[in-house]
Amino acid sequence: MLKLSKMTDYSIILLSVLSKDNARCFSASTLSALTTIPEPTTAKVLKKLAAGGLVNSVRGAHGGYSSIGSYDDTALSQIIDIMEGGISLTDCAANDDHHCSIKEKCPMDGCWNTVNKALYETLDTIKLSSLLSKAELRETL
Amino acid sequence: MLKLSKMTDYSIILLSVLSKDNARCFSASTLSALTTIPEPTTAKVLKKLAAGGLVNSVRGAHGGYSSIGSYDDTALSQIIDIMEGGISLTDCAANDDHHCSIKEKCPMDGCWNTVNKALYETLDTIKLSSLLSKAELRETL
DNA sequence: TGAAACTGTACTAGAATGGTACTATATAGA
DNA sequence: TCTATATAGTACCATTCTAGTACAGTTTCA
Repeated sequence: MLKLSKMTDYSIILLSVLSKDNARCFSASTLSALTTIPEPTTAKVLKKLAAGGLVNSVRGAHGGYSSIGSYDDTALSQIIDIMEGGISLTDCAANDDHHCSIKEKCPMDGCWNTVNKALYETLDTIKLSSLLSKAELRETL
Repeated sequence: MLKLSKMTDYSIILLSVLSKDNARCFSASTLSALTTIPEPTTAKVLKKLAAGGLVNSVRGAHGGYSSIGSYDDTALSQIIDIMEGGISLTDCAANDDHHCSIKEKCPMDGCWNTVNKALYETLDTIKLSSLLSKAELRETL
């Protein structure tokens, strides 16, 4: 089953909460309570998002995480890059120096990159803001 | 890392060998030798492909697996369906009766299906035959 | 200076994947 | 009809990956 990790799923949910109250600074424990995602896991996801530049982090007392403002330019592919380290349908496509046991006989050598690229292009067109607005629309129903 | 299972990778390689000699019937052990994919694994992949209708199988002495002819209409999405049971970026999107622990609070409920669909459409446009022809082109270089 | 909150590293339990083994069944040919 | 060959199906194990946890360190504010 081609699927994302739960961490990526969580990250979208957290970004959704943050973007709803743009100015506010949320602590990891507050976000955990709001989303019911386990607290240590919440912290872990937020750390990655902060490292990737998708949220602001403020240390110290009264610190926390806050939205970076607008997510109009943030594509789903970017989030996947940050949370999972990218898309790579096969090990071959992941890294050139990877030594595949059947490399000599493999007819696909290199061809997976084409498919990879197509998937990236699709995920590039899906912006985080459009997902979030759909989510909000659903809530007002 | 968003990636396919090795089984799916293997299946493309095996289909590539089969399609190169359309009429011939290969035993699983022959295909294993040709591709250097471990024999039990080769057999496992071929069984799935046969169940999915992507290869013909003949039991008994002088039996084996053979190409179904043309793969012009076989999309990558179809192979992923057969080998991995489909694409589903999150558990929520996988099955409606799945009980998510944060369902009540989840802002994305249902929205992943949109993304799923977009990926399917991309993978629908990539035909197996086009991948195979690229592979052959590469070999003649 | 102490409390609050993020940062970083390391560890554990459980699930999934890849690979293996064995038995049952079907077919061709002698 | 018997035997060799080959797929079909099921069950199993080892390794790897993921999610979740724990804890020590650092930063900031009051």
